[in-house]
Amino acid sequence: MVTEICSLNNTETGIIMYERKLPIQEECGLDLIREVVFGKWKIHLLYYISQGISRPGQLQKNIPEASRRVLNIQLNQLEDDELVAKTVYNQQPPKVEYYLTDLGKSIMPIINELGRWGDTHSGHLRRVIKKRLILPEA
Amino acid sequence: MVTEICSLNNTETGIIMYERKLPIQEECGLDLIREVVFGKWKIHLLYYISQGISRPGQLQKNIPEASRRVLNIQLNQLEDDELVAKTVYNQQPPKVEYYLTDLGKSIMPIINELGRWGDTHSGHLRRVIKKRLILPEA
DNA sequence: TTCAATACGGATAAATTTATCCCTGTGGTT
DNA sequence: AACCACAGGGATAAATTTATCCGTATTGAA
Repeated sequence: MVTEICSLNNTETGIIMYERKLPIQEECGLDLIREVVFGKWKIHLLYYISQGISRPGQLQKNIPEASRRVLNIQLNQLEDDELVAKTVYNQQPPKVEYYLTDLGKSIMPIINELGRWGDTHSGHLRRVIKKRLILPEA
Repeated sequence: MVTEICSLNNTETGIIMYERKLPIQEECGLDLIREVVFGKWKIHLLYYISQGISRPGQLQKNIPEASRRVLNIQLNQLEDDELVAKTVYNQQPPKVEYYLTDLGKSIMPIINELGRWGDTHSGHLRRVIKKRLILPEA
């Protein structure tokens, strides 16, 4: 639910605004959680980080369908939202390690349940997803 | 994760294909659940339906930020994925009632937890979401 | 010297998702 | 007759999200 900040709008106050057209919904808990975890790879990233896979390169190996660039963007968003944080080792070659914040840890039980639910119902879910691709005529 | 079927591609076999460019990920439970519940209003719809708010008009009153059209689309997707089903009363004016399928019911405990998590951390979440809009210069 | 490994991100294109506009139909009410 | 309520969806525009391409930088190894 977050795009990269690519267009900025400098105002006279020295404040830079993100140019978003539609308001972000933040009425209820469901709105809020959507904002921070409904990204294509976010729950995967949180899961792998919770499993101790902490370095960007390792994360990418575990999510080969996504490019490094995209993972970086989503990692930055998770960091902005304070679900994860990272340690940057000041060395060459660079070394970075992500870890869950307390807030990030607190959501893992639910993400794990989501994953289990998906696994439990994988037969059904794959079937309905297949139907999206090939439909009976009309 | 699903668009409306607006462009169809009729093949010689009489099969109609949805023209999707990128493959749908369905490796693990997290992929699968994302496909069926990561829509802007889906968890809200499931929640309200689980609360007995079953008619389209009532759902729209409870989610005024979304248009009826958009809710219809997402309801259709939830129906396609068999998380909800509906009863169409054959009368005038029309009356329709949605209800959760067994599969839909089985996911509600997790969605309720998501909502509670969002409520519990609403202060934090609103704060980080605000930061997306106004940033310190540079 | 050239290449691999490490990590990061600008610019832009592509794809998908969401929103808007407007129309269909029936029966009851004003 | 004109309008309301009900529910639904086609066509298309807009917005957002995701992907691709390519560039930065440093150290060590072949």
